Amino acid sequence: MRRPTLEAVATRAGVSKSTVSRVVNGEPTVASDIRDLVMRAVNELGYVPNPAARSLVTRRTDSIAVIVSDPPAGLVSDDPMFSTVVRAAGREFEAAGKQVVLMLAGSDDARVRARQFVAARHVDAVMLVSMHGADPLPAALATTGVPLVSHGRPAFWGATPWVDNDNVGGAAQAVRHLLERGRRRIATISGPLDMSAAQDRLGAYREVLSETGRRSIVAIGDFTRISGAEAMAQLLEDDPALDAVFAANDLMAIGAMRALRRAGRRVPDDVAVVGFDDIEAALYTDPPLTTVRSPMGEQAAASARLLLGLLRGEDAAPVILPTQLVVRESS
Amino acid sequence: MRRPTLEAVATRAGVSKSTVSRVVNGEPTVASDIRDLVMRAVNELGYVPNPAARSLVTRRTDSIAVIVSDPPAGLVSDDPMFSTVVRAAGREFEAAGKQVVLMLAGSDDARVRARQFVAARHVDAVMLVSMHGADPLPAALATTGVPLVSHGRPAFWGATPWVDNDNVGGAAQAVRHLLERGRRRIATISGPLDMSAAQDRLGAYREVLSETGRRSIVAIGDFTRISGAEAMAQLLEDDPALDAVFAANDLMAIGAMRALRRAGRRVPDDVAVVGFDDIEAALYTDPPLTTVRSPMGEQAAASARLLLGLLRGEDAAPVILPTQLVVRESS
DNA sequence: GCTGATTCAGGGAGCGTTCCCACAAAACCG
DNA sequence: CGGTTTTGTGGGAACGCTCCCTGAATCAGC
Repeated sequence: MRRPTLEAVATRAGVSKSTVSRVVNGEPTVASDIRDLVMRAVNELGYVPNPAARSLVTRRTDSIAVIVSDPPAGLVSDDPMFSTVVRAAGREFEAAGKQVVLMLAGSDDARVRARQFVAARHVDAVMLVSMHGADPLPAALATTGVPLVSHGRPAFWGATPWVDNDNVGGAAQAVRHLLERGRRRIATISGPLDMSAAQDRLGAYREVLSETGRRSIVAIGDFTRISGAEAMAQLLEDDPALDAVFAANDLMAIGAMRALRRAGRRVPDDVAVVGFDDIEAALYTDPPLTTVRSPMGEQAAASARLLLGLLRGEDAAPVILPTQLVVRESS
Repeated sequence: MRRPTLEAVATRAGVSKSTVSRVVNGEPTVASDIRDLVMRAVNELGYVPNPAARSLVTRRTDSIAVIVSDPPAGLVSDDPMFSTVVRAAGREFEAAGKQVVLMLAGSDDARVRARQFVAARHVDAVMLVSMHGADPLPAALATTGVPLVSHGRPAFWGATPWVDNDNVGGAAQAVRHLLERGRRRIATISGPLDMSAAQDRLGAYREVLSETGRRSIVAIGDFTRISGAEAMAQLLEDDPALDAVFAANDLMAIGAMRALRRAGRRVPDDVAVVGFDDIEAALYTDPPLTTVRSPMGEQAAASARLLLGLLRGEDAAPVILPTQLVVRESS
């Protein structure tokens, strides 16, 4: 009960393997009557090419690894991101006829396996998502010689191209907006400082404040909702008179709003809140969250396209996508 | 600059290909000194087996397709689910040494490609996620003879095993809870009726109400937040005196709470709200949402394990996981 | 010491493709 | 109309691995 092979189709159609191969691969150098003959045989037998055999000789697999640094457990900080990014990239790859192999590089063990997997040329290319600064994976993958792009600028990128959104510009916009609204004691909740997005957003916050001679008030979170609430509580303790907070992502902003309410502060009357990312949930908070829209889906799609270009032999330079302030009622 | 092959390792170690193959595959019938010799050669050359060549002869690929019915665009209803489910299943598969190939079966085109892909035996097995009732994919995949499980009970499942949570029991619990709280006019916001989860939840709602001689008040949503708000507005128009609503998932419940607030109703004073799923966001609504916890991650992990069992030749029966009412402040 | 069983390494066929090369037939050209 | 190019088809050698089979060496038993 073996599946039909090229040979079987050839016999059935009364032609050679070579001809069938040409037809199946859509080569134009086949007479149209023979092509029809072959196509009929293909359909009658239900022939489907064996990808293993094909990739053995072509050295292509037509599949691409999407490696997501997945925290061991519990930590679901980038949930909205995971879905948006994986879907957007997946759509782009599928449209190009590439299969998506998803790898969750959570544990060290998984990281080793991922590297092995890529080294074995099980995939033609790799898209890296949300690596922390200390992550050795980008460097390890670079040595395999497999085309590689990063969704988000990695801490050390060498020759790896990446696509990121304008974290610096977006954060600066957010802080300036708070200043324009007349806020004077503006705190920030930063993301983990081993991630470049967190660094950039914090840096821009500091930059804008120091330009205007104001003092930074900083707490560090880890991009989760809970950490946002904890950081907010800390900030209130550090400076009870603060009148605004810029959270480095929306999840932390949502946590912060919750902590503010619990502390009896009104948003935005007592404390204005601005987030970053514009995830769907930002629309549904009370009050709706002012935030910086980072086009995560587009960023992922752009990363995917960059990688596909690389595979076609084009060369790739880093891309920075613009962000945009979305003013709602929390500020 | 070709990567080293078995042959190269064999030459280097001064043994035959067969022996190297045995060592690489961990067969015990190799003298330990020879094994060491081979291992040294493997490490020196950086040898990694070619998976295409291997799978050509073994007829295994050690990879598993996770096919998610991805709506063409915009519709991101199952966002929290996507992340949780894909991650949980992914972890399970990776722990078993299987690769995860993610396919988004959004368009018809993508569905055809998915079927082709599976028919080509590019994967050893398939896990299906969140298919709508009318979806022809489960049936199409069943004909390929590839082991298959469904995360969630499909509309027509034939011999396909599945894992689901106890939608009927959970919904009944939710409605009884509202009755116990003294609510008398209990409406529901159902999910799309081509999904079995929506059917079950609606059915249980009707069942419990009719047992107690009460009338059903139904609006249909599509499991998105927006549709929940719209359905709620509709319900308020239909029956302004309603005092409770059971939404078939949390996203719609969140939308409903928003619509209620906009209509000037207090939750839970005027209208009690209960959701379903217990996504993370349910904790952060105002007031926090009473809901039915459905263990989505566990369900996905169970589906994955069921599939892995199938691959080991065990047989698989459908599994139903218990749900649990989580009472918070919205009811 | 001889036979028969056991252990372990090597040889080589085959997995299902692609793609280079050879070659026949048709088309073109002066 | 002979020679040269073009067009279309077939033959068959890889690709890198697994696994069956053969056979040499070691061991056990009497």
